[in-house]
Amino acid sequence: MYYDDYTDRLVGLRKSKEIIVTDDAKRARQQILAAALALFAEKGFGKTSINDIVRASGLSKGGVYWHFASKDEIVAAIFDQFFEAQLTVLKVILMDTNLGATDKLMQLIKLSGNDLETMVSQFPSSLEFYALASHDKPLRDHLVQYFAMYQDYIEQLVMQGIADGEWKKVDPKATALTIIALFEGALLIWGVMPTAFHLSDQLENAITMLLEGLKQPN
Amino acid sequence: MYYDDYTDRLVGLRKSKEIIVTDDAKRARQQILAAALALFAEKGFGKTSINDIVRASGLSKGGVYWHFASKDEIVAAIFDQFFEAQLTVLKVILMDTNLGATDKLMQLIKLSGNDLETMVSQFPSSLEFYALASHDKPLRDHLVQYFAMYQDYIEQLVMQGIADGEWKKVDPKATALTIIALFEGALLIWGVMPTAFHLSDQLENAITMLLEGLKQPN
Amino acid sequence: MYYDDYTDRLVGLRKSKEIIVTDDAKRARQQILAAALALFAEKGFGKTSINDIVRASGLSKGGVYWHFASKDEIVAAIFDQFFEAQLTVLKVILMDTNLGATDKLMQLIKLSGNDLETMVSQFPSSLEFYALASHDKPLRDHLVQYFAMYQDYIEQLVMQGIADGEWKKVDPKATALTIIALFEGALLIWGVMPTAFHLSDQLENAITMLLEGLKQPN
Amino acid sequence: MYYDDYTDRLVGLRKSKEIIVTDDAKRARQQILAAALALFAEKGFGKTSINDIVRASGLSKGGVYWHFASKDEIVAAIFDQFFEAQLTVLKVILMDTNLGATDKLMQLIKLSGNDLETMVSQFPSSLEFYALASHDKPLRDHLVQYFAMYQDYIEQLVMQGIADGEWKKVDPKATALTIIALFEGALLIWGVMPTAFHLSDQLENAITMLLEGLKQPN
DNA sequence: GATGAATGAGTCTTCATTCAT
DNA sequence: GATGAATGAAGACTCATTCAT
Repeated sequence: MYYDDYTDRLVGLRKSKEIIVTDDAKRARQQILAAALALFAEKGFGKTSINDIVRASGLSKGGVYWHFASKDEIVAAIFDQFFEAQLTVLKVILMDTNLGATDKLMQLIKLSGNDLETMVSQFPSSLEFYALASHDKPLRDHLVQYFAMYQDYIEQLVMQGIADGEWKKVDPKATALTIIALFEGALLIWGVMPTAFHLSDQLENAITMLLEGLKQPN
Repeated sequence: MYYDDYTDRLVGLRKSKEIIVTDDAKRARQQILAAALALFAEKGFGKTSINDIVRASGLSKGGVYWHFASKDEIVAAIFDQFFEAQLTVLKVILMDTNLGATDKLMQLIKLSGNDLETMVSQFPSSLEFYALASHDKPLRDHLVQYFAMYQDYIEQLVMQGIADGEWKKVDPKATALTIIALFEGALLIWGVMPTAFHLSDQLENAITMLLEGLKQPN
Repeated sequence: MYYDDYTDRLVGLRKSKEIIVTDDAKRARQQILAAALALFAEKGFGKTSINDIVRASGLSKGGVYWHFASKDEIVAAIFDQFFEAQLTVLKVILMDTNLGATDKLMQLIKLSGNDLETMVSQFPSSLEFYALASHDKPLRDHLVQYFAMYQDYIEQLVMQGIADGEWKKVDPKATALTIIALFEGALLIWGVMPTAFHLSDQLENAITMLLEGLKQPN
Repeated sequence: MYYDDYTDRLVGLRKSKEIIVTDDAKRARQQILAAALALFAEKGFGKTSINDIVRASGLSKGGVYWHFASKDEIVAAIFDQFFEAQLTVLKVILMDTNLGATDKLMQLIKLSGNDLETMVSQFPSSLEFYALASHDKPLRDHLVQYFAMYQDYIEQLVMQGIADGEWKKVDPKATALTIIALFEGALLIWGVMPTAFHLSDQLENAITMLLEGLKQPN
């Protein structure tokens, strides 16, 4: 069963038996997740019922429950997908590019500014996930794992900046956290009041200041 | 409907008579809000039922509904209180102190680090509020107002820093946003993984870096 | 207490002690009943809450309960008033007039047609009372008493018609019922679809037909 | 919402697939309606809770709500059924019979007198429906439609009576209303005080009088 | 693999009534 | 006489989940 497969993958146990997942099944799963993602973004997790998802997915109630054992499992799947997608993007810019540290940072800003529409629609979901995670151990664990990898990537960026002589010899861990905080904080505020300022301009301004310093030279 | 009664009382329209909100009434309201705040922090808004609040408040169900027309109204009241309290703290430090801009910033950090326990318990609620606000116009409006005042305070801080010759001649608005983003982002990450780092140390590090700059001087 | 007085009056027991009902009290009672009557007519008995009545009466909740022991007692009082008023009207026309039977009938029609607006607004209440009475013994008893008196008046009218040689020697009881049925039935239909026909025209037509007969003379 | 599901099914829109309302579904619906009808007749609409209906229907709460979106929808369904049944009976006698107009009228009386027990039990419901309809536009519209068809049938009866030379050349519309008023009025009074007289005897007497006239020939 | 009818615990809310002041 | 805060049983409705087919 796909269900077992999925659980196993998460827990990282599956080893022994091959599971055959048909393309139809994958497609159905994806349909459900897509429907749920859109609904969560639109109405929030709490106000999206399984019935809503059923209706939007085009499947029947039993069908949805065939692919996912519970509503929580759908949420978990969505957020896996959500964060994995983000990590992939990060990875491409940070690891697969031959830019200097500063340029990579600037690249990240442009990227954040790029798919604004996608971000606008998805940001509430991530807020919701943070909120959920603060009350739910399994979700929190997922999130912590994700942040750890996020931090790891940025830490490597900082180390590259130092190694290249571009940046000062700062504490890579703490600096990574600072950079992440700046990005997440900007997103948070902008998520709440998207019309109050222009996201990528603000981010560029912020990162520039972080690089140059705010204090008067003397 | 009690709602009308209640609204009337609040708005003070109820015929010609003076509306006196007795101390008893205030105390009952406060009891309910305190109970709700604790429960929201513990289990989240979605998993806290009116019955939970009723039980914890010591009143009866009807009693709770005498003071609040709905669960949503309780949420709204709590978040008003929540943010107003934060603004008050900000104001004390930023406006009522004779410190330089940099010192004020540092003061804010210590403050953030101070009542850690209170913050730990309340932070999930603010996450939740952000999430809620992203799907609910009235709440979002409240939040936007709050952020506007927040930004205003910090903007004045920046202008003071510039006027005093302490800081470079940066754009006060954008810089205020950057500082807020740094604080909120740090809180956000720390709210999700409180054991991963020490909040006020990290904030101090971050602010220091913002002030000094990350780039190598030449 | 007025309450006892009222109960006693209904049950017809009060004899021994004089009860002093102040004018203020009477006025308050009347205010409450007027408010309730209007609300019942507008929204129906089931959807009118004591709170509605309290608000509309201008008194406090405790005040309303000072004058009436329960919502049911308010209903009972209103319907007493309602039917007593109707009986009074009937009595004036049927007993205190020097007209022939046929003319009296015609007079009744005109009367029905007169205060149309009052009737329009009150008719739903009497429908509701019929409905209520069919499930509630005490109310039904009141209603039966009222109908008995109604029937009595009309019976006397029929007997007058026969005695005067105006009408055939029919069974007065059955004929009274027939006349009442005609009136009540017309009101019922008209109450449901007030715009479909003109009430007093229709009643005149109906009574004329009842008098003349529908059959072809041979 | 189940409501949407249900509506979809009723309207037959649910994607492309044919909507088949199975016999099982019909049976369940009928069970619910039967249970509700009995309860409404016994205790009235206002005092019958959904829980009562659930209990009496043998289904679970969710089951009842699967078939009906709300209590109001159950009421509406019952009254549709109720009035449609009455119209069918009328139609059989008035249209599908080869009797003269007078005989058809007499037939109606006998019919009214026949299923007395059923009527006794159902009459309160129709009273309640009238009361409800006077405060509720959709219900009123249903009722008006029903009355229109009722009136139409009786009008045709009157026209037949006239065409056959049995009855005088009266206004068919007004006369139809008069006949209906007589029937409904008799039912109304009898519904309130069923023991006070014998319904079909009284109706026979009333119709006879309507046919013969009450006035002395000269 | 899929369907959709059915389940039942749980939700928020209402409201007639009481009672200390 | 009158107030209005408080009570708590009862109400309509929701919704994640199950299961026979």
